[in-house]
Amino acid sequence: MDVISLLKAQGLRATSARIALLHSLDELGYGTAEQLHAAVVSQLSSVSPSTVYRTLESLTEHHLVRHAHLVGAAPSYYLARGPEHAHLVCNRCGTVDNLSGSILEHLIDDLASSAKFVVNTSHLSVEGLCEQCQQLTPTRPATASQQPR
Amino acid sequence: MDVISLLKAQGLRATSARIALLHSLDELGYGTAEQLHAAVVSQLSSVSPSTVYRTLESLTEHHLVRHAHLVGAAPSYYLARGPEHAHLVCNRCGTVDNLSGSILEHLIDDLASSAKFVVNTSHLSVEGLCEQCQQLTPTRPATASQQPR
DNA sequence: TTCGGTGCAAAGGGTTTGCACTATA
DNA sequence: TATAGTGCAAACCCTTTGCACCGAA
Repeated sequence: MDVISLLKAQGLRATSARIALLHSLDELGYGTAEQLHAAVVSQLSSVSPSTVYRTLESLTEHHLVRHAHLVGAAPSYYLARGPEHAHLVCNRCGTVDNLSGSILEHLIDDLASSAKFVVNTSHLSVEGLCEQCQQLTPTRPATASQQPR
Repeated sequence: MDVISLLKAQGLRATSARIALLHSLDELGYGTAEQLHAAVVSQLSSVSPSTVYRTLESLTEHHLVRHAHLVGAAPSYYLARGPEHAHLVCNRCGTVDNLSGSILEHLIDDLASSAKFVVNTSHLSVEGLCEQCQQLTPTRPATASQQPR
Protein backbone atom coordinates (compact mmCIF):
# COMPACT_ATOMS: atom_id res chain seq x y z
CA MET A 1 0.00 0.00 0.00
CA ASP A 2 1.43 3.32 -1.04
CA VAL A 3 -0.09 5.23 1.80
CA ILE A 4 1.94 8.36 1.15
CA SER A 5 0.59 8.81 -2.38
CA LEU A 6 -2.93 8.24 -1.12
CA LEU A 7 -2.53 11.07 1.35
CA LYS A 8 -0.84 13.45 -1.08
CA ALA A 9 -3.45 12.80 -3.73
CA GLN A 10 -5.93 14.23 -1.24
CA GLY A 11 -3.78 17.23 -0.49
CA LEU A 12 -3.00 15.87 2.98
CA ARG A 13 0.43 15.91 4.52
CA ALA A 14 2.03 12.50 4.91
CA THR A 15 2.83 12.60 8.60
CA SER A 16 4.12 9.63 10.51
CA ALA A 17 0.93 9.43 12.59
CA ARG A 18 -1.25 9.24 9.48
CA ILE A 19 0.98 6.70 7.80
CA ALA A 20 0.93 4.51 10.89
CA LEU A 21 -2.84 4.84 11.19
CA LEU A 22 -3.41 3.81 7.59
CA HIS A 23 -1.07 0.87 8.00
CA SER A 24 -2.92 -0.17 11.15
CA LEU A 25 -6.22 -0.02 9.31
CA ASP A 26 -4.73 -2.10 6.53
CA GLU A 27 -3.56 -4.74 8.99
CA LEU A 28 -6.55 -4.84 11.31
CA GLY A 29 -9.21 -4.46 8.67
CA TYR A 30 -11.57 -2.86 11.17
CA GLY A 31 -10.95 -0.99 14.38
CA THR A 32 -12.49 1.46 16.80
CA ALA A 33 -10.67 4.70 17.58
CA GLU A 34 -9.33 3.14 20.75
CA GLN A 35 -8.13 -0.02 19.04
CA LEU A 36 -6.48 2.00 16.32
CA HIS A 37 -4.83 4.26 18.85
CA ALA A 38 -3.36 1.20 20.54
CA ALA A 39 -2.16 -0.14 17.20
CA VAL A 40 -0.58 3.16 16.20
CA VAL A 41 1.15 3.57 19.54
CA SER A 42 2.67 0.10 19.23
CA GLN A 43 4.29 1.17 15.95
CA LEU A 44 5.09 4.71 16.87
CA SER A 45 5.15 5.67 20.50
CA SER A 46 3.59 8.91 21.67
CA VAL A 47 0.67 9.44 19.38
CA SER A 48 -2.11 11.04 21.32
CA PRO A 49 -5.71 9.87 21.20
CA SER A 50 -6.77 13.28 19.97
CA THR A 51 -4.58 12.88 16.92
CA VAL A 52 -6.24 9.55 16.15
CA TYR A 53 -9.71 11.05 16.44
CA ARG A 54 -8.81 14.07 14.33
CA THR A 55 -7.03 11.96 11.75
CA LEU A 56 -9.94 9.56 11.41
CA GLU A 57 -12.26 12.50 10.90
CA SER A 58 -9.99 14.01 8.29
CA LEU A 59 -9.45 10.76 6.43
CA THR A 60 -13.18 10.15 6.43
CA GLU A 61 -13.83 13.58 4.91
CA HIS A 62 -11.31 12.78 2.20
CA HIS A 63 -12.93 9.41 1.51
CA LEU A 64 -9.87 7.36 2.42
CA VAL A 65 -11.66 5.83 5.39
CA ARG A 66 -15.24 4.82 6.15
CA HIS A 67 -16.89 3.72 9.35
CA ALA A 68 -19.69 1.39 10.34
CA HIS A 69 -21.48 0.60 13.58
CA LEU A 70 -20.48 -3.02 13.86
CA VAL A 71 -20.89 -3.96 17.50
CA GLY A 72 -21.42 -1.85 20.57
CA ALA A 73 -21.42 1.89 20.72
CA ALA A 74 -18.16 2.94 19.14
CA PRO A 75 -17.94 3.07 15.34
CA SER A 76 -15.41 0.82 13.60
CA TYR A 77 -13.27 2.37 10.90
CA TYR A 78 -11.94 0.69 7.77
CA LEU A 79 -10.12 1.64 4.58
CA ALA A 80 -12.42 2.84 1.85
CA ARG A 81 -11.63 0.54 -1.04
CA GLY A 82 -14.26 -0.30 -3.60
CA PRO A 83 -17.91 0.64 -3.39
CA GLU A 84 -19.80 0.97 -0.11
CA HIS A 85 -21.00 -2.32 1.24
CA ALA A 86 -22.77 -3.86 4.20
CA HIS A 87 -21.16 -6.03 6.88
CA LEU A 88 -21.66 -9.43 8.43
CA VAL A 89 -20.34 -9.47 11.98
CA CYS A 90 -19.80 -12.71 13.86
CA ASN A 91 -20.85 -12.35 17.49
CA ARG A 92 -18.59 -15.18 18.56
CA CYS A 93 -15.23 -14.69 16.85
CA GLY A 94 -15.65 -11.06 15.84
CA THR A 95 -14.85 -11.65 12.18
CA VAL A 96 -16.23 -9.03 9.83
CA ASP A 97 -17.16 -10.04 6.30
CA ASN A 98 -18.32 -7.85 3.50
CA LEU A 99 -21.88 -8.28 2.39
CA SER A 100 -22.09 -7.11 -1.19
CA GLY A 101 -22.86 -8.16 -4.73
CA SER A 102 -25.88 -10.19 -5.66
CA ILE A 103 -26.59 -11.39 -2.11
CA LEU A 104 -26.89 -7.83 -0.88
CA GLU A 105 -28.86 -6.72 -3.92
CA HIS A 106 -31.27 -9.55 -3.46
CA LEU A 107 -31.79 -8.58 0.16
CA ILE A 108 -32.38 -4.95 -0.80
CA ASP A 109 -34.84 -5.89 -3.53
CA ASP A 110 -36.63 -8.18 -1.13
CA LEU A 111 -37.16 -5.50 1.50
CA ALA A 112 -38.16 -2.98 -1.15
CA SER A 113 -40.88 -5.21 -2.52
CA SER A 114 -42.13 -6.83 0.66
CA ALA A 115 -41.76 -4.01 3.21
CA LYS A 116 -41.63 -1.00 0.86
CA PHE A 117 -38.41 -0.01 2.60
CA VAL A 118 -35.32 1.40 0.86
CA VAL A 119 -32.27 0.09 2.67
CA ASN A 120 -29.34 2.35 3.40
CA THR A 121 -26.61 -0.12 2.53
CA SER A 122 -23.66 1.71 4.03
CA HIS A 123 -25.28 1.65 7.47
CA LEU A 124 -26.24 -1.99 7.39
CA SER A 125 -24.48 -4.44 9.60
CA VAL A 126 -25.85 -7.86 10.38
CA GLU A 127 -24.81 -9.68 13.51
CA GLY A 128 -24.88 -13.42 13.86
CA LEU A 129 -22.67 -16.47 13.55
CA CYS A 130 -20.21 -17.09 10.75
CA GLU A 131 -19.90 -20.49 9.13
CA GLN A 132 -17.00 -21.65 11.30
CA CYS A 133 -18.60 -20.61 14.58
CA GLN A 134 -21.91 -22.27 13.76
CA GLN A 135 -20.17 -25.63 13.95
CA LEU A 136 -18.54 -24.83 17.25
CA THR A 137 -21.42 -23.53 19.32
CA PRO A 138 -25.12 -23.87 18.73
CA THR A 139 -25.76 -21.41 21.55
CA ARG A 140 -24.53 -17.86 21.48
CA PRO A 141 -21.95 -17.08 24.17
CA ALA A 142 -20.99 -13.65 25.44
CA THR A 143 -19.95 -11.20 22.78
CA ALA A 144 -16.38 -11.76 21.69
CA SER A 145 -14.30 -9.17 19.92
CA GLN A 146 -11.81 -9.52 17.13
CA GLN A 147 -9.49 -7.21 19.03
CA PRO A 148 -10.12 -7.79 22.73
CA ARG A 149 -9.30 -4.88 24.96
CA MET B 1 -51.47 -1.61 30.58
CA ASP B 2 -51.41 -3.05 34.05
CA VAL B 3 -47.86 -2.10 34.76
CA ILE B 4 -48.07 -2.87 38.45
CA SER B 5 -48.96 -6.51 37.90
CA LEU B 6 -46.18 -6.83 35.36
CA LEU B 7 -43.69 -5.66 37.94
CA LYS B 8 -45.05 -7.75 40.77
CA ALA B 9 -45.13 -10.85 38.61
CA GLN B 10 -41.38 -10.44 38.34
CA GLY B 11 -40.94 -9.94 42.06
CA LEU B 12 -40.13 -6.28 41.53
CA ARG B 13 -41.48 -3.47 43.65
CA ALA B 14 -43.97 -1.25 41.91
CA THR B 15 -42.34 2.10 42.57
CA SER B 16 -43.52 5.32 40.99
CA ALA B 17 -40.33 5.66 38.98
CA ARG B 18 -40.76 2.22 37.43
CA ILE B 19 -44.42 2.76 36.72
CA ALA B 20 -43.67 6.06 35.01
CA LEU B 21 -40.85 4.50 33.01
CA LEU B 22 -43.03 1.67 31.76
CA HIS B 23 -45.77 4.12 30.82
CA SER B 24 -43.24 6.24 28.97
CA LEU B 25 -42.02 3.21 27.05
CA ASP B 26 -45.60 2.35 26.21
CA GLU B 27 -46.24 5.84 24.87
CA LEU B 28 -42.98 6.45 23.06
CA GLY B 29 -42.53 2.98 21.68
CA TYR B 30 -38.76 3.40 21.60
CA GLY B 31 -36.43 5.63 23.54
CA THR B 32 -32.85 6.04 24.65
CA ALA B 33 -32.05 6.33 28.34
CA GLU B 34 -31.90 10.09 27.99
CA GLN B 35 -35.19 10.35 26.14
CA LEU B 36 -36.85 8.12 28.69
CA HIS B 37 -35.42 10.11 31.56
CA ALA B 38 -36.91 13.26 30.03
CA ALA B 39 -40.26 11.53 29.61
CA VAL B 40 -40.29 10.21 33.16
CA VAL B 41 -39.33 13.58 34.61
CA SER B 42 -42.20 15.24 32.75
CA GLN B 43 -44.63 12.89 34.51
CA LEU B 44 -42.91 12.74 37.81
CA SER B 45 -40.41 15.38 38.73
CA SER B 46 -37.14 14.48 40.40
CA VAL B 47 -36.29 11.10 39.01
CA SER B 48 -32.56 10.88 38.66
CA PRO B 49 -30.80 9.63 35.53
CA SER B 50 -29.15 6.92 37.58
CA THR B 51 -32.53 5.52 38.53
CA VAL B 52 -33.48 5.35 34.86
CA TYR B 53 -30.28 3.51 33.97
CA ARG B 54 -30.63 1.10 36.87
CA THR B 55 -34.31 0.54 36.21
CA LEU B 56 -33.73 -0.17 32.52
CA GLU B 57 -31.07 -2.67 33.45
CA SER B 58 -33.34 -4.34 35.98
CA LEU B 59 -36.34 -4.44 33.66
CA THR B 60 -34.14 -5.89 30.92
CA GLU B 61 -32.93 -8.65 33.22
CA HIS B 62 -36.53 -9.46 34.05
CA HIS B 63 -37.47 -9.54 30.35
CA LEU B 64 -39.98 -6.71 30.60
CA VAL B 65 -37.84 -4.52 28.36
CA ARG B 66 -35.51 -5.11 25.43
CA HIS B 67 -33.11 -2.83 23.63
CA ALA B 68 -31.78 -2.42 20.12
CA HIS B 69 -29.10 -0.30 18.54
CA LEU B 70 -31.32 1.70 16.25
CA VAL B 71 -29.39 4.82 15.36
CA GLY B 72 -26.26 6.32 16.81
CA ALA B 73 -24.40 5.13 19.81
CA ALA B 74 -27.03 4.89 22.54
CA PRO B 75 -29.28 1.84 22.65
CA SER B 76 -33.03 2.34 22.32
CA TYR B 77 -35.27 0.53 24.77
CA TYR B 78 -38.74 -0.84 24.14
CA LEU B 79 -41.32 -2.96 25.90
CA ALA B 80 -40.80 -6.68 25.42
CA ARG B 81 -44.10 -7.84 23.99
CA GLY B 82 -44.23 -10.78 21.65
CA PRO B 83 -41.23 -12.60 20.23
CA GLU B 84 -37.95 -10.91 19.47
CA HIS B 85 -37.93 -9.14 16.16
CA ALA B 86 -35.74 -6.97 13.96
CA HIS B 87 -36.29 -3.26 13.23
CA LEU B 88 -36.65 -1.02 10.23
CA VAL B 89 -35.50 2.49 11.08
CA CYS B 90 -36.28 5.43 8.82
CA ASN B 91 -33.31 7.79 8.60
CA ARG B 92 -35.51 10.70 7.67
CA CYS B 93 -38.52 10.66 9.99
CA GLY B 94 -37.13 8.35 12.65
CA THR B 95 -40.05 5.94 12.56
CA VAL B 96 -39.28 2.46 13.81
CA ASP B 97 -41.17 -0.47 12.34
CA ASN B 98 -41.00 -4.07 13.35
CA LEU B 99 -39.47 -6.44 10.87
CA SER B 100 -40.86 -9.86 11.58
CA GLY B 101 -42.90 -12.71 10.20
CA SER B 102 -42.35 -14.12 6.75
CA ILE B 103 -40.35 -11.14 5.48
CA LEU B 104 -37.81 -11.56 8.24
CA GLU B 105 -37.73 -15.32 7.90
CA HIS B 106 -37.16 -15.04 4.21
CA LEU B 107 -34.26 -12.68 4.81
CA ILE B 108 -32.75 -15.03 7.39
CA ASP B 109 -33.11 -18.04 5.10
CA ASP B 110 -31.57 -16.09 2.28
CA LEU B 111 -28.46 -15.15 4.24
CA ALA B 112 -28.18 -18.66 5.64
CA SER B 113 -28.18 -20.24 2.20
CA SER B 114 -26.23 -17.65 0.25
CA ALA B 115 -23.70 -16.43 2.81
CA LYS B 116 -23.77 -19.33 5.29
CA PHE B 117 -24.46 -16.79 8.00
CA VAL B 118 -26.91 -17.29 10.88
CA VAL B 119 -28.50 -13.93 11.63
CA ASN B 120 -28.99 -12.80 15.21
CA THR B 121 -32.46 -11.38 14.76
CA SER B 122 -32.71 -9.43 17.97
CA HIS B 123 -29.64 -7.38 17.07
CA LEU B 124 -30.72 -6.61 13.55
CA SER B 125 -31.75 -3.12 12.65
CA VAL B 126 -31.97 -1.91 9.11
CA GLU B 127 -31.70 1.77 8.33
CA GLY B 128 -33.19 3.37 5.26
CA LEU B 129 -36.28 5.20 4.08
CA CYS B 130 -39.82 4.28 4.95
CA GLU B 131 -42.54 4.30 2.33
CA GLN B 132 -43.77 7.81 3.14
CA CYS B 133 -40.32 9.37 3.15
CA GLN B 134 -39.35 7.80 -0.16
CA GLN B 135 -41.96 9.93 -1.85
CA LEU B 136 -40.81 13.11 -0.16
CA THR B 137 -37.09 13.07 -0.71
CA PRO B 138 -34.99 11.00 -3.04
CA THR B 139 -31.85 12.21 -1.24
CA ARG B 140 -31.14 11.47 2.37
CA PRO B 141 -31.06 14.54 4.65
CA ALA B 142 -29.44 14.78 8.06
CA THR B 143 -30.52 12.17 10.54
CA ALA B 144 -33.84 12.98 12.11
CA SER B 145 -35.14 11.46 15.28
CA GLN B 146 -38.57 10.30 16.23
CA GLN B 147 -38.21 12.07 19.53
CA PRO B 148 -36.09 15.18 18.89
CA ARG B 149 -34.11 16.43 21.86
C1' DT C 1 9.11 29.81 5.90
C1' DT C 2 4.44 28.61 6.30
C1' DC C 3 0.59 26.63 8.01
C1' DG C 4 -1.28 21.91 8.43
C1' DG C 5 -0.78 18.67 12.00
C1' DT C 6 0.31 17.32 16.71
C1' DG C 7 0.72 16.84 21.94
C1' DC C 8 -0.89 18.12 26.13
C1' DA C 9 -4.20 19.21 29.33
C1' DA C 10 -8.58 20.61 30.31
C1' DA C 11 -13.41 20.38 29.37
C1' DG C 12 -17.44 17.91 27.94
C1' DG C 13 -21.27 14.57 27.81
C1' DG C 14 -23.24 10.35 28.85
C1' DT C 15 -23.08 6.48 32.08
C1' DT C 16 -21.77 4.10 36.42
C1' DT C 17 -21.00 3.68 41.32
C1' DG C 18 -20.95 4.40 46.65
C1' DC C 19 -23.49 5.59 50.24
C1' DA C 20 -27.03 7.18 53.03
C1' DC C 21 -31.98 7.79 52.85
C1' DT C 22 -36.80 6.51 51.37
C1' DA C 23 -40.72 3.86 50.77
C1' DT C 24 -42.69 -0.58 49.18
C1' DA C 25 -44.29 -4.88 50.74
C1' DT D 1 -39.76 -3.52 60.01
C1' DA D 2 -36.68 -5.13 56.48
C1' DT D 3 -34.64 -4.34 52.36
C1' DA D 4 -35.32 -3.14 47.47
C1' DG D 5 -35.06 1.01 45.28
C1' DT D 6 -33.71 5.87 44.98
C1' DG D 7 -31.25 10.56 44.99
C1' DC D 8 -27.18 12.84 45.14
C1' DA D 9 -22.60 13.62 44.06
C1' DA D 10 -18.45 11.94 42.67
C1' DA D 11 -16.00 9.06 39.63
C1' DC D 12 -15.44 7.22 35.06
C1' DC D 13 -14.68 6.64 30.25
C1' DC D 14 -14.50 8.09 25.77
C1' DT D 15 -14.32 12.03 22.86
C1' DT D 16 -13.69 16.93 21.79
C1' DT D 17 -11.46 21.36 22.10
C1' DG D 18 -7.94 25.30 22.90
C1' DC D 19 -3.57 26.53 22.47
C1' DA D 20 1.23 26.52 21.78
C1' DC D 21 4.70 23.92 19.38
C1' DC D 22 6.47 21.01 15.55
C1' DG D 23 7.61 19.48 11.08
C1' DA D 24 6.17 18.42 6.07
C1' DA D 25 6.17 20.77 1.87
